[in-house]
Amino acid sequence: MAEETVSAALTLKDIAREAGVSLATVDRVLHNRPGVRSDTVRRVKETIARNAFQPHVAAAELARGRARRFAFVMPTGANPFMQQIEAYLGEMSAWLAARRLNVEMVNTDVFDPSVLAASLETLAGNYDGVAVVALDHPGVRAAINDLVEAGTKVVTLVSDVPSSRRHHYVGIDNIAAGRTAGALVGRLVGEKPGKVAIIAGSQGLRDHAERIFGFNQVMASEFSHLDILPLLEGRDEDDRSEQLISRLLGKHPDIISLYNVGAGTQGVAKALTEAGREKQIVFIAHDLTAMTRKLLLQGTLDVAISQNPGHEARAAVRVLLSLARNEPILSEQENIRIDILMRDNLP
Amino acid sequence: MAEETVSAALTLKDIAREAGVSLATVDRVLHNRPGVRSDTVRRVKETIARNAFQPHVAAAELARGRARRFAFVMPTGANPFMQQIEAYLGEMSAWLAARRLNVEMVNTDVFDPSVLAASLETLAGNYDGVAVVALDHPGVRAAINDLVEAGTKVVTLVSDVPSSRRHHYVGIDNIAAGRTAGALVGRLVGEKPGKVAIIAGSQGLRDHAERIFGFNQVMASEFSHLDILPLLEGRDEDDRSEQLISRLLGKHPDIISLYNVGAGTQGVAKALTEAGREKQIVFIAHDLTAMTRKLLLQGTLDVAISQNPGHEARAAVRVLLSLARNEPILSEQENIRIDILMRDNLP
DNA sequence: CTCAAAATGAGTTGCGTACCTCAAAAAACC
DNA sequence: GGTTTTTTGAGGTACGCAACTCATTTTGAG
Repeated sequence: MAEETVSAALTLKDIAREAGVSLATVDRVLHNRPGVRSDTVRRVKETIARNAFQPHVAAAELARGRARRFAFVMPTGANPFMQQIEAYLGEMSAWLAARRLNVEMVNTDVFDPSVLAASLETLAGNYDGVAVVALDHPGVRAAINDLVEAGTKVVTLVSDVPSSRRHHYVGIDNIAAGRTAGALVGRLVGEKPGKVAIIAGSQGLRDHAERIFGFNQVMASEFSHLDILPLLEGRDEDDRSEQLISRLLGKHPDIISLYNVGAGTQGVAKALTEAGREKQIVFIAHDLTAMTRKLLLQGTLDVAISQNPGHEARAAVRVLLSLARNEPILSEQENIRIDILMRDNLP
Repeated sequence: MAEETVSAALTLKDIAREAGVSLATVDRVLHNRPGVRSDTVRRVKETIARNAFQPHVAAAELARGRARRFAFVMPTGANPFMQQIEAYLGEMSAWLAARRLNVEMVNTDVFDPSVLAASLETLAGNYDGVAVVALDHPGVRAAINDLVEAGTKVVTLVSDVPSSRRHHYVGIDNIAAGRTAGALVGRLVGEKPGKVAIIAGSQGLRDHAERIFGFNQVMASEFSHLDILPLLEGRDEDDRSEQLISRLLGKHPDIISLYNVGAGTQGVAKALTEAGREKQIVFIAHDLTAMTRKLLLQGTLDVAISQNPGHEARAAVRVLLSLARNEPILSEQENIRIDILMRDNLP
């Protein structure tokens, strides 16, 4: 009934004996230390592979001595999504402490490339790994590459710098997120024609631009009977978003759907309800917060498209740890999904 | 800039010194061993709490010596969802090996309560933890309770036995999944009236019954203009499902939506396309497989509601491990979400 | 063949905990 | 008071590996 036999856990000593070398040599090979002839390296590696040997992580961790230090470079200010990520890191504190991992927050103005780059430079040499909410800019790219060069493991978080040499990106594909929003708008309004409003924080933000791109892509190719209104920019602020949407609703009585690309959802919702049109208009926004949750339950918001902040926090830590240990990454586990949240599948 | 100072990793020796006792006594307290006066226990525990001391997991794991053994009791046969869970466990093998964890598959006819109960009984004493796809039946419940009594950690997987003393359930809320399906049907068909067909494997399966319950709940309360046809039972078989749906489509030209609660989605899709009505009918089914993925991309299937099998596999292992180590469980991490998958947010 | 350089062996120490034994001290009992 | 029982201390060993030293062997260059 039970398959797989219990494999007799091999140790480094067994590998050394079988390869006909000493423990010291196996250790040199395992850690890419110099002073071993290439054919000896090959022989040891073959023995390791043949036996599917894995060093015991607990023993390795214990023998290291010093604790690992990770830094999380996050935006200053009151961005709720970022605050949620920080909160989930806080919830992990016992988990981290039991593994002797030190995670430190470094709050910076990530929207100023030179400030962010300078901030990254100061971390060099002091940390085993860095997770950074990165702005895609040449200066930032260079700073990331410098960190990588210095042996620090680097993970971009939420926002990527694909052209850099960062080891991993933890976040969603924002073009796909925009496409998902478009498909939902198209499917939920049905066949009736009408106008669709779209508001973002700024087109200059990479994630917003990508979402808009994906959204327009789907609307053009599949729901061409819908009339997309010119993009509004609400700077992710509630007040400004509310004013813009209020004015727009007054001008166009035939708006049937509304897509908010960034933050400011509370303002948009307020404009909708004050116009008394929250039930007729299909409203789609991003992220799950206490506020969007309430709006979903009320029915004002129809769908929230979100990425799971807890998952991102934990994935970033796990990926940094795996990188530091030279362990393989469980890619399916660390891949962040685009969540479609409606009233009935709220977590 | 950097917050949190690097805490000077305490050890058991530090706790012993501060509490004014020996290492042996701290060890006795930590492992609930007898032979310590109650006020000494209190004093030691207070010292541990005051310093927020956490034993170093790596050291603890190394000192244990023997490896942990977990058993996964899964259904025999070709259920694709279960096969995916097994596949993801296979992908973890390096991760498991590096931690000296032995995970063994035990395939059983989980639908026969006595067979399942007998199977569970044989595991007693041989495993540190058991994950089981459980049928909710008194005999099974008793077998689970016996295991718990014997000190084995027990996690129910995919299907729960809430009345048992299992330590944890890894899976989704199927009533909520059914409600989600209902809401999607209602929202996607729009305002036009029509008939809605629903087919399940069997009403006797707890998860199917729960989904049907949730589905009907939403349809009755929110989309009462839709006419729900009597439930069909396809026994999760493609051929039978295809025949039933073909006949139904012939009889009712005004079906506008179709919900498949269980397996057999391929058969249902075939009936739809052969009737040439795959574009008009909103089709919602469960689980993401190679086949449902194809149907989503084709547009035959509009939404797949799924639970992530990889997540369930990993969550079950992590929960068993945390239980075995007497570590807290990161509940937000182990909570399985109800995924709404459309063409544009396929992982 | 000689000598320097490179490669390897052999060994040690320490990481923090679990688990064990045995002796000593303290407490509880009569 | 003495005796038994309970509690505590002291210490050791082992777990598997990292990281290091130093001696020895092998290799290659001249």
